[in-house]
Amino acid sequence: MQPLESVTFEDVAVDFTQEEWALLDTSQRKLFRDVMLENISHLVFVGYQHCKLDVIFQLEQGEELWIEGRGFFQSHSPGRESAFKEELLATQHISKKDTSTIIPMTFHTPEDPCECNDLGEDFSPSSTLSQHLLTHTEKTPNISKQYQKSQSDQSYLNPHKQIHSRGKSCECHLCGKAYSNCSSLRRHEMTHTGEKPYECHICGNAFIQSSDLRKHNLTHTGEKPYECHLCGKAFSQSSNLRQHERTHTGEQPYECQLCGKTFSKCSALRRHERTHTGEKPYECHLCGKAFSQCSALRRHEGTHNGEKIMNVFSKYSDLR
DNA sequence: CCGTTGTAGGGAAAAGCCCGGG
DNA sequence: TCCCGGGCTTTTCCCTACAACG
Repeated sequence: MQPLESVTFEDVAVDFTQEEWALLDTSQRKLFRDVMLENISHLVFVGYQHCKLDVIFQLEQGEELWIEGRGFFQSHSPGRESAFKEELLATQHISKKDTSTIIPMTFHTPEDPCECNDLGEDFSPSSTLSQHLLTHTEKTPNISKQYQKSQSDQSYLNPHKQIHSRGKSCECHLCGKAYSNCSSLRRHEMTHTGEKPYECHICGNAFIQSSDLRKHNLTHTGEKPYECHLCGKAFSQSSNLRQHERTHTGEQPYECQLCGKTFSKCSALRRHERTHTGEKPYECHLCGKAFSQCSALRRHEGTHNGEKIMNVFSKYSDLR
């Protein structure tokens, strides 16, 4: 895996003009502040000790960041601005050269792929990275208190945290992950080599672990061993049952960092987050209109089908 | 009122990966 | 050391309901 070159602060700092800032709505301004604060918090984490600058204070207080006719980072006095940038860049410099004492960290925007330089692992949503960062910082993840309570053993942190823990004898030479025994390492190495020794004789799908093949086999047999004791619905995997059970308990462990709205499943949160980012990945190939949800696109495409049908009708009516 | 769109709730299926215990 | 079962996490696709809007 290629080590990620540290980006400069300018790469991630969005510097709006006052006019551009005026075009942003409240949620977009809040998003900007949150992203900047998060990026700066990463700086703090990697050893940047002089963080309580006016900029951060302004961000935290939600103050307007502009002086007439100048952008955010230019709105501070020249000396302060350059000192701010120098300190930021110095931090990046430290992170580049002193990897033994400080975990190097690059800074991410929400839309960019996120990568932890410690392992070179990728994290698609920034929230996932945030959670990953907790493996370094021991901070509490961004999930509801209710969920924290229910997960008091913090098992959701264990897998990755243990990756970084010391005293593991078997380390993957490709990604650096460490395991307490070498058979676990060998199994992990298959994720790099693509080796999948357990093959389904029905469909040919192959898996690294025998238990995964067994799990897969249930899709052929239709067997659903996990039953909801409340409504009797059955599921092929225990995790799918747990997901379902949240519809009974009302548990919503996934919380939007921007508006605080909570969701019962991760994918619902990500779908919701697109309402903040404005991301619309689903585009109609006929008219180019974009949608944030796949189903909305399909529904929209149906309106084109209606047009087509109407066109056919009008064509035949023209022939009469 | 109707058609369209934005958004969210939830179901279903599946896969990847890890851990602990036997 | 290996196998196994269980668990956690994530992804993708789908259907549907409801509200807002023109």
